[in-house]
Amino acid sequence: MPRIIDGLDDGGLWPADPGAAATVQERLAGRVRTEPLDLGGVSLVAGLDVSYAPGDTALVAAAVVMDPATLEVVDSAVAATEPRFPYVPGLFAFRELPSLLKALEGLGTEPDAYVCDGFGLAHPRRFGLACHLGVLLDRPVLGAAKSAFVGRAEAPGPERGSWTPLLDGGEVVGRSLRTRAGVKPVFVSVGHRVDLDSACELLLRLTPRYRIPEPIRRADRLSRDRLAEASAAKG
DNA sequence: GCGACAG
DNA sequence: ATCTTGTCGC
Repeated sequence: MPRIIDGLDDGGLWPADPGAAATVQERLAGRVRTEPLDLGGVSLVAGLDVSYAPGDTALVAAAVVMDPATLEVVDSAVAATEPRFPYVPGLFAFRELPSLLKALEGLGTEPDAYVCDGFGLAHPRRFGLACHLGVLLDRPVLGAAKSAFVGRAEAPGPERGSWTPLLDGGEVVGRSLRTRAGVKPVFVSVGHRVDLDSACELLLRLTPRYRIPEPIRRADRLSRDRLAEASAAKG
């Protein structure tokens, strides 16, 4: 259901080489908007993730749509493809976005916001996966990463909900957020049409029990299961 | 030059 | 990301 907005064509997702990919990011970075998101208007949230087969021989991208109030799954879709871009730190979107967009095409619903497994503005060119997806769809997107990439953050307080700024070159590019007491924090950053306060508030709503936000956990499980089924079918 | 480096 | 057993703890 969601689609790339008019004027962006293929979203610059098929660069000839890493140098061209970085140029695409620099060109599109100016389109990112940071603004408050009215959580009252968010009734459908999509979580995205990708699983890979050993040797990069196959991948499955998954999108799981949930009601943030009940955390009930209302829709989901997958896309089984092959990697067409290597994993290069800083160019993550060129590896995952084509397949994720294909999965989104299979949804029967229109999510109000998206949660990516990775970074947004906390990126060398301030244009991580969450920004790229947000700009292509022109929808609210936030990034939630499990480990650091750029910048540094002090350890947040031990209780759920406490956070510290993620700083890169004196610039606030995200937050280190404790989603659960006693576990390692998650790194939150703005992708598009959301600000850090809204992003953290939404993320905490989506993370009632485990460290990882529920939509991403579900997408991770779905993509992993589908990948296993596919490889089992082949032998 | 060397190490670090989202998934 | 993926390869991998048992094990400590709620």
